[in-house]
Amino acid sequence: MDYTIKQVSEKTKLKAHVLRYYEREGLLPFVSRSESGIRRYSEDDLEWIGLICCLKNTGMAIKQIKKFVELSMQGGKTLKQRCDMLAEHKKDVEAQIEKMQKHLRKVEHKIEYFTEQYEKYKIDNT
Amino acid sequence: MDYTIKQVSEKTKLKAHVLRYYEREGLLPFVSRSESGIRRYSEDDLEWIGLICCLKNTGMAIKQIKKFVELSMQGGKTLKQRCDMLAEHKKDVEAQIEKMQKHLRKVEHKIEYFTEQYEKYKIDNT
DNA sequence: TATTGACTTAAAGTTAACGTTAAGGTTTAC
DNA sequence: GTAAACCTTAACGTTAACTTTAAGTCAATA
Repeated sequence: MDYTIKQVSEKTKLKAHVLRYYEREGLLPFVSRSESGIRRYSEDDLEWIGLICCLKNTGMAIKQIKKFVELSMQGGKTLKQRCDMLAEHKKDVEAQIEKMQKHLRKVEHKIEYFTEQYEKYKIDNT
Repeated sequence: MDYTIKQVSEKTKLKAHVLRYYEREGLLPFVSRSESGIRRYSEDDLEWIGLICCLKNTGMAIKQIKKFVELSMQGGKTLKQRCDMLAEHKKDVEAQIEKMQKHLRKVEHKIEYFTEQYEKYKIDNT
């Protein structure tokens, strides 16, 4: 049960040209082809794409993801290295979330302040 | 007590050329100049830059920030509009954080899985 | 059989947000 | 008073991550 690029595009919300671009960039070296050269994505490939999207959406650069994929292709001997990479990334994501939350509080304060000001403004202008 | 571009650069961690770039893009229309045309940043300006960085670091595009600044320059009559803009942005930031947290859990699961695999691998290869 | 539509590659274009360079004016420290 | 350390504008360059275009192959459908 393989999928065409279009089906994968629909499942992953990644445009077909983006899937090809990722492949060119070395993010999807495992995707196989039919006799006529057409891409055939397996269930496993979809799992992989899921992880790649997760890493990308948390700010990992494509080059870094490529490194991770390359390590994975080398089998068990790189498990420790991959673990370390993900642990590093985890820290990074946690830091991002904290920063975001801090910024969020600032935005919330501003909203409160502007709301107050707006109430005053309405009274002064009636 | 005004600041030079360099001092502001140090305080805000924004390079001087970035401050000039932001000004060109309409993010800092309030910054005044000395007689000889040198930028003089007030304490208030620093406050403003703080908010701008907050919005930028939470993913608001420079064009959007410019809109917000322009509204602010028009005074009290735009308070409601600004409130609405920030409320929209707040939602956006909250969504970003949630997404990040979801992705973080996936990364954590992968780390757990790889750690297990690594333990097995070590046993098989001794 | 012809045309529609999905697939292919290579390569050039786009966008946001800077970053760098050139060419020159001004202020401050010794 | 002069050299270093600032400042200015204008314009071109860079990077990441796509996006589009051009030119063509292949398979199924009317």
